[in-house]
Amino acid sequence: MVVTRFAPSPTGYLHIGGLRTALFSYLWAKKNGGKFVLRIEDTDKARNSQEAADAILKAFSWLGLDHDGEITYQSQRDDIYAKYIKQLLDEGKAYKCYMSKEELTELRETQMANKERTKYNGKYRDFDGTPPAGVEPVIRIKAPVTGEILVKDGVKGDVSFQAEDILDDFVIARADGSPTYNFVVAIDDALMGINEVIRGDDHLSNTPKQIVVYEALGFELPKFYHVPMIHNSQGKKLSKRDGATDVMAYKDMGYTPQALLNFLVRLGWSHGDQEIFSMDEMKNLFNPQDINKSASIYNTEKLDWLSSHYIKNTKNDELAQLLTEYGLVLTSHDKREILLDELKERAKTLKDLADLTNEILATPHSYDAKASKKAFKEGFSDVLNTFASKLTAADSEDLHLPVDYHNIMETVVNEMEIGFGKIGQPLRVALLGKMSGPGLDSVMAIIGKDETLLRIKNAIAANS
RNA sequence: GGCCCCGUCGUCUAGCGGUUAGGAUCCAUGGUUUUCAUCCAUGUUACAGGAGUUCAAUUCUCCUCGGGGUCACCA
Repeated sequence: MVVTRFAPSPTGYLHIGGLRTALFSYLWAKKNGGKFVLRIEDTDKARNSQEAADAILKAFSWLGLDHDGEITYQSQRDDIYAKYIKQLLDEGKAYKCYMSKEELTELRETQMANKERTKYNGKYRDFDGTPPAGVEPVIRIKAPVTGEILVKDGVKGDVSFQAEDILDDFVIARADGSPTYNFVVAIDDALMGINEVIRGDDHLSNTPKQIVVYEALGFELPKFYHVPMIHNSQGKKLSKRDGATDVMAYKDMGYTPQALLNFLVRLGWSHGDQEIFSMDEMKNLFNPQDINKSASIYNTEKLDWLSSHYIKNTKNDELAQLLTEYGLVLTSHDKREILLDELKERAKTLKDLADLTNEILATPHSYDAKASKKAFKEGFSDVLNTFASKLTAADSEDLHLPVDYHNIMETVVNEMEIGFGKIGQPLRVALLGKMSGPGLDSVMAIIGKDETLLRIKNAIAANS
């Protein structure tokens, strides 16, 4: 069974890049009928917080990416890590190192001065003398000194490292006894049964160290997939400083999970020419083998397109439901259908849709200067008055649909022998305060006879 | 700097030795629309460079250049 994981450290909100690797892991597990588990890497007490962990979980819940089983918290596994540290010590695969921080710094400085690679010199690797007093030792693992470490990566192919280039006896437990990252990751992944690790390729160079741990402990290696980074417009790794990288900010901006997920799944992954993927399609078609090797630049143009696509293709009932999150409660059924049919074609986001709706519903209290100059020309009030009187005369029972209002407009046009623009322009500005906007017949059907009459009256009064 | 990864339109990408190098987005133009948006149509734009291998390289190899990542008692 395929078991994948997402393992964030709770130092802040869920990041767009993290979400993408999480999505990939989730999809790959689902595609294989496997499990997608969550592990919170909260060992850095100074930087971690419960709020951050909650924020991450909240984002997952908004997106509908549900994890399997209980969430693992690294902070609760100290005894497990201690056990393996002891095991390695007992087996002679790790040792206590009494080098002080000062001595280590000094070592590094001379190495740098000599233009050598900075690495631990193995001073205590085979030490059996009397340890220096007053130094709490760290635990170092005995890493291979020579030879090849091969990472068989599902995205990058075989990546070969030479031990002498990159390895030294790295620290697995600090002086205070706490274990370090590369050590616990390997243990957790192994113990949690993770057999397919999908993560950012910034971890590729950590992988040899983790392999050292796997091998020292006799664990079976998982399959690795290192996903290329998402870059900002400057071509650098996308970071929190780049703005709008908080996943929940996309909810506030009015994007749906569907649009965001569809957008992210296509960043670094593709399936032929297909652009639109339902969640089911993603689950059926995703394969980490098809992930690109190169980094991609974060650019939300396509997200906007996807978002408007999904809004246009979402049923009104569902849209109305979604809209309540943006403070818009649409009750009257027939008006709601007309309104949503009319406006969903022109909204990029749910927030747009809410704004557009509020705009139509509000009586204009001013008129765009350019628009009124163009629309409220000589004789405009005659046209509007004629329209208003016919509207007044009409039975409210006969005024429900856009076409009902359209017919009256047409009557006016025919009787007065004018072009459609002669009534359309002033009416538009009277109703909406500006030159652009949705179809007038729809607007009138939505706001109703009385409000239409009121807006016409206001416009004439203000512009005569 | 060492090590590692990457390099097709502005952007997301297809391509897996022979293609007029395809799609999407963006942009522009035209059509539809009383307006705007939608929608439809059309168009501009790409294989980083250089050597090889081959009858044939975007595709395979090497070099150069460019970009990125990583080098902790952070994760």
